[in-house]
Parts: sequence; structure tokens; C-alpha cells
Amino acid sequence: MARLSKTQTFQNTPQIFENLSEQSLEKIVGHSTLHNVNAGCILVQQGDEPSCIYLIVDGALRTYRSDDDGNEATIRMLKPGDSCMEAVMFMGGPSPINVQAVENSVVMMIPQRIVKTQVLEDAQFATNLLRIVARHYKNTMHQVDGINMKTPMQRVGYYFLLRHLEAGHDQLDFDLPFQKQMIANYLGMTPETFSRTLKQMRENGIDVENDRIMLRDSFALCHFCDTDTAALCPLRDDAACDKCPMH
Amino acid sequence: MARLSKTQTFQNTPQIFENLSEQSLEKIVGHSTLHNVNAGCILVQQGDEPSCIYLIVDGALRTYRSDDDGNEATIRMLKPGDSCMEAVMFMGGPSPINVQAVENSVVMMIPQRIVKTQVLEDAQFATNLLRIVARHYKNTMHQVDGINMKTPMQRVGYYFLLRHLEAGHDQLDFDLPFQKQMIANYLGMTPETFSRTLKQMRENGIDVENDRIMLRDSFALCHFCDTDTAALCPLRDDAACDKCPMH
DNA sequence: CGGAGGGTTGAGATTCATCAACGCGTGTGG
DNA sequence: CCACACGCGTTGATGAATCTCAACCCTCCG
Repeated sequence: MARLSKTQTFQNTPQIFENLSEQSLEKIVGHSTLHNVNAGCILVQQGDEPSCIYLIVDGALRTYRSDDDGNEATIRMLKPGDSCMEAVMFMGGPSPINVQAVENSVVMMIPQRIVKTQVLEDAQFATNLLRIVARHYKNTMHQVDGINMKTPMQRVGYYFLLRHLEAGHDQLDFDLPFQKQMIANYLGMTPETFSRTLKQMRENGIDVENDRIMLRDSFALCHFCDTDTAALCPLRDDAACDKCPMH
Repeated sequence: MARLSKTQTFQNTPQIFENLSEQSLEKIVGHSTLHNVNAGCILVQQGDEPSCIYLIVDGALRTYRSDDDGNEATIRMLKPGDSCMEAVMFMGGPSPINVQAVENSVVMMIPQRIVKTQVLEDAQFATNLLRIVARHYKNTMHQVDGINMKTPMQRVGYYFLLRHLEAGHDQLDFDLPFQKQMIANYLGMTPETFSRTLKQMRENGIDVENDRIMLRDSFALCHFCDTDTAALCPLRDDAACDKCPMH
């Protein structure tokens, strides 16, 4: 546990801090604390009252729901710069999710009290939270969409597409950012099905070797795109991409 | 299309207007318009740029995702007082969802321009939006949870539980608020499976007759509860409910 | 060297979607 | 007023897809 004065720890400014005034940022960070957590550590359990926002400085977290039988449904997988529990604070009532460190991690905890007062004082902060929660919501809608009407193949393809766009359209290779079993669960399938699906992808111009994904060309994932994701694609107007839902 | 001066049209204040100052409310409503839309009418399509928030005055809407093959995944089902597209506005980019009237409806349209300026000027309005979006997010997480790890029976049970809590714990009877096929799709199953599941519920103390659900006792749905939902239950501390996850 | 955890592969079981037919209520047009 | 079509919901038979269970490999680490 340690006090923070600056946020220079991050490569890029976390979304939650974007465009904040000096004072606002100082106030938030000044009241927050840094913690080391071990892999496997449960930070929040379903039913707990939310107490703070967790901002990942280093490592990885996941949020998920679980039932009595030990089944789990992964909702989000987080990397440095990502935060969680912002939404839960505004849901009212106890947390519907668990939060767990999946690697040894460093997290910054922003107390609920500070968040709630700051939201009413700083419209920019409120807007940041709104954008963040809206984005989470969007991702979760895509999850529902995928589980309801896509084949495992399409789900994996769409997941790859997002990672590819994230890495940059010119990057034909990228790594899976999380453990396969976790991604599988996030995509609503068993590790076995995920593994088998990865094999099938080779027949579609996508080579998988351990955690490395290698695309044969930049259009390999276009089958898996949809109208709202196409807006993110730098090649969206490239006629060469005949699979693009935009044309 | 008509101008609005007051919002007395609603039974209860819609969440989006809660605790707003007179001026704020006046500004928002003053720039909004009322529209009649026919059942089946598509208000927004996936890929469209969001243009306004839709607040239902009368009738019913749904939001859903669809693919080229005509498959659909219902995300939300809305009644008077509910609103949609607030979240989409803050996602950035085109809409990931369709919005459709499922009955002849009256909707109030609040232009995006007004919303975006008002959010920066009125922290209460921003907080309202935050709460609304957070709530949507929570519901969608439950959807993922249900589809991933619950049987059709459990999904229907949980849906009934929510409707029951909504109607009041003393109300043992309530009606399905939407068409069965729509609820089925929302729950991630086919109408056939939904129908078969309803029959099975009779063997669990829950009688279904057309759209009417009749519980034999107030604990009939407790099997389907979970830790975060139990917080809403007025009987949560009642020892008679031995199924309650709280004890 | 041995154990643990993650990942892969295979065989079998189960469950839900699919397809098809039918009943029923409603609205419409002759 | 009747005939008919249409939409919604139900029921039954079938099949396919994914989960489950089991064994195995590999790497990492004590």
C-alpha cells in the first residue's frame, strides 16, 4: 500500500483520467492507494458492497459471475490502464460480479466516496465514466450476440478481429493477451472447443502457434466483421476487401 | 410530431428525468419531440449514427442485434418510462443495435446535441445517465451469465423472479409483459424451448396460463435467486425462505 | 525426478435447435 | 355472416453441435 502523487506509471493515460484538470486528478489520485495482489486473489465477491474502483497498473484482472456449482462466466478481462467496478458503483446494491487477479498485479484503488463526490463536481469525470461504462456495455452486448447467434468459429474470428484492429491493421501477427481457458470462457465455450476451433482456423488463412496468431493477409478476418465494427477498420473503403460489410 | 411542455404524461418520473432541476428538465423536454410509430417500425439500424435518445411514452420497443442470415439477439425490451440509445451515444461510432417498435407506440426523441451539452452542464443529468447505463450493463451481464451457465429452466425462473419482485412480493400473480417469442429470444432460446420450459414449471409450483403466471407461494421462485438479486427481496431475512442464498 | 497446471485430442452423451404439423384467435374481404 | 389467411403458440420427431469425461503431452518448478 502506498500513496501516489503522479500517474506517470502508465504508458498512456487511462481512460478514466482522460482530459481531467490538474486539481481533479490530484484529488482522485491523492485519495487512492496502490496495492500488490497475487495471482488468484479475489478482490471482490458477488454480493459484496462495492467499495472502490480498481485501476490496473500492472498485471491482469478478470471480472466474472459464478454460481454454487462452481461454473463461471467471464465478463471482462483487463490489462493495465483498464478499470473495473465503476459501473457496479452506480448500479445500486451489492456487486453482481467477482473480481480476481489472474496474474501478480499492481492495482490502484479509488475509494467509492471520492468517485461519488467527484462525479457531481466534475462533469468531465462523469463523462469519462459514462464513456467507460458505455463501452463495457457494448462489449457485453457483443458477447450476448456472439453466444446467441454465432458459431464458435465466428466468435473466435471476431475476437481475433478486435485484437488485430487493436494491434494495428499493418500488424499481421499478434499474441493472445490472456490464457486460452479464460478467453474460451469469455467466448462462452469450453477450452476443448476453443482448442479445436483454433485448429480449424488454419484452414481459413489464420495460423495459430501457441499464443501467436499469424494472418496470411490483412483481409483474413473480414468474414467476421459487422457493420458497427467496420467503422473502426482503416481499410473500410478499400475495394480489395470484398468481404467488408460496408460495401 | 409535437412539442412538449410538461412531462405529466408519465405515471412515474422516468429515470432519465429523476431529480432534475426545473430549468434542466425544461431545456431537455423543450428541445424534444413526440412521435407516433407503428408496430414493426425500425427506429435505428445497426451501423446508423446515433441521433437521439428514445423515451417511451406509450407502447413497447426492443433493442436487438441481427446478422445477415436474419438471426436476432434481443438485448432489451422496453416499456413506458424506459429509454434507449443513451449508452450508444457515449460508445463512439455507429450504433451496434437495432431499435424496433413492437407495438404501436408514442416515443419522445431527445436530440443527441442536447444530451451531450446537458451532460457537461448538469451533473445530476450525467449521474442519471450513468445509473441508467450501469443498470443496462448489469442486465446484460445477467444475460451472459444465464446463457452461459444456466439451463432454460433456470433462465425462465430468474426472469420470472425479476418480474415478481417488480410486481411486489405480495403479488403472487403477474402477466408476461411481452410476447413469448420475444422473451424467448431475450433469454437466448427458441420459442419452442421456451414453451416446453413453461410446461415444466408447473411441476415446480408455478402455473402458467397463456400470459398469466401464478405462483403457489411466495417462495416458489427462490431457487432461482442469487446473491446480488437477493438484496432486492423483502423476505430476504425471513427464515421461512430456506432456499434464499442469503442464509 | 515428480507433480501441477495448461493445453490438446478422442469418444460418447446430452441437450437444444430444427423442421414440420397443428390449434387457436383475430381480422379481413367477399 | 362465413371463409380464409395470418400470426402466435404449442407439440412431436429428428439431428447436429457442443459439452463432458478421460487420457495424454508439454513446460515449468520445486
